[in-house]
Amino acid sequence: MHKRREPAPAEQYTASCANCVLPELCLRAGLSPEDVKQLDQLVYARRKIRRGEDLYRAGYPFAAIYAIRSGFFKSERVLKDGRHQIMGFHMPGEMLGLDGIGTGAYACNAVALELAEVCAIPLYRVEELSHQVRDLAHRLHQIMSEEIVRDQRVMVLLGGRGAEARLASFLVDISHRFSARGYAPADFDLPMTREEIGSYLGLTLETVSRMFSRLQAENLIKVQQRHIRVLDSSGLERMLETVV
Amino acid sequence: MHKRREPAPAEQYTASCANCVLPELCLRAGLSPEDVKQLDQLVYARRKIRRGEDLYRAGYPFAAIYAIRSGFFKSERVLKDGRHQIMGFHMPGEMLGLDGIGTGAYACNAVALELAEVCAIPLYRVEELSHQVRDLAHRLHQIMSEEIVRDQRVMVLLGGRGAEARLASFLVDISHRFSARGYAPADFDLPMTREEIGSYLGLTLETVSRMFSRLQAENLIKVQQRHIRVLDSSGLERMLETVV
DNA sequence: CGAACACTTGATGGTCCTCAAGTCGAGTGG
DNA sequence: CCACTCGACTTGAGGACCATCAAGTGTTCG
Repeated sequence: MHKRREPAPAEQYTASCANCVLPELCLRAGLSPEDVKQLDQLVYARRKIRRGEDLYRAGYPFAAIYAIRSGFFKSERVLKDGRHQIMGFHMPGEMLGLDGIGTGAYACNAVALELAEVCAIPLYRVEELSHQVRDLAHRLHQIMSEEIVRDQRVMVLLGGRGAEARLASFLVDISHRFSARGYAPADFDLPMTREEIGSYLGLTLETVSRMFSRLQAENLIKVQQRHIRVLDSSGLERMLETVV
Repeated sequence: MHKRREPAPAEQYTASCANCVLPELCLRAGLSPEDVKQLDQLVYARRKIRRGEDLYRAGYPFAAIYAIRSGFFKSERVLKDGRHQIMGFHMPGEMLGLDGIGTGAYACNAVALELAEVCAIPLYRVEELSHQVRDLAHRLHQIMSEEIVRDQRVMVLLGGRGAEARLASFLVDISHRFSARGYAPADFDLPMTREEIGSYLGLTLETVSRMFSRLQAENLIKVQQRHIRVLDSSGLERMLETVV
């Protein structure tokens, strides 16, 4: 049975990857139990971020990658005219900061959408530990590759699809990722505003709102402000069959 | 002085990374000369791909990453309805196949736009050689991170900008990448069709054509079919100041 | 209770897609 | 050498979709 997601989980954590409450995600996935024990060497620090605060900002020198222990993040680019555009929403178990490795400076702001906690992992430690833990290097490559594929999927959405399909795709994506984390996939609260969703999907907040209403009128979802109930998940997924 | 780009270079290559004709790109960039000598161990095979043929297809099991020695590629996703959407264009010195690491299967088709040649590099060899060549792992991480940042830049374009700015951004990007490879940045032939540009930019081929005409009318470029002359590069770049 | 904020809904207009009719250039065969 | 063809490209007309502007509702929290 799925539990409803708690917005700001007050879990007491054990400072160890082996005992991490998260399911098989993060750097740990696919590693042997002995290897997992070594992972604790990686974590330089754990850090709490309050709602609205940032973990890092675009242009800050790259210092570490971060594994999200709890809470949602958004990553947003700052355009030259001062506006922001959201590049992604990030859940517990996912990594932040990969965009900073190439240039040595982060490309995005990473902002907590609710009280959150992260594990800071200096990249050089991962690269060093990779000498001992054979599968670790590969696991990091997988994570980065998945990020590339995820971004490409967004590019497909933004490039070709109408507003309704974009929102449907967004909801299906959120639902799947909740599901993978043991949360209810069909009954959840969105941690972001309509404006943020619109920024992510290349739409205005008004259009997002209208599309929520339309999906509701089609009996695919039930909307009450930020609370979403998915009534017909296969119907939703049918909306994005042309999207892969 | 810049040389004009030859569409299908008939270079004789020395089968060695140390003697590679490409400038500081690919896995080599930033490595010491001794380390570069070791890179040859990585290259499993060199392969020629003719125009229109594919290096790999979406769904093929992940076998290797590829460094482009010569020729242009496009990478395209196949949508469920059979249409294709182009995720990127790729030049000599860039890597292909990074999207296959995460899932173990390539996510795109990689198709040569002209006669091309690649170096096939099994990922496990990179991961093994990383134990001896300290900086190699980091260099791969940089490359993957740069790919993420590049994709994000496209997302910004697709999400927020009008057709004219998208095309201007495309041209500036191509121009910069030519420049980095020693080719003329303001006088070149595009190796792709209007339709392919449109697929990449989220536009129809008609709109791409219209925007070429408009940029020409504004005296920013000169268009003759696929041959482009950049008349006012700073004017072009001014069009995307709101884009970062 | 009022203020601030997030959200919804309506009216209007601009941008880009669609459909359609050309033009241009390269390659082929008579 | 010229006609023919085919694919790539250009240009025009009309319409769909979404952005913009605007007004109003709902919720939260001091």
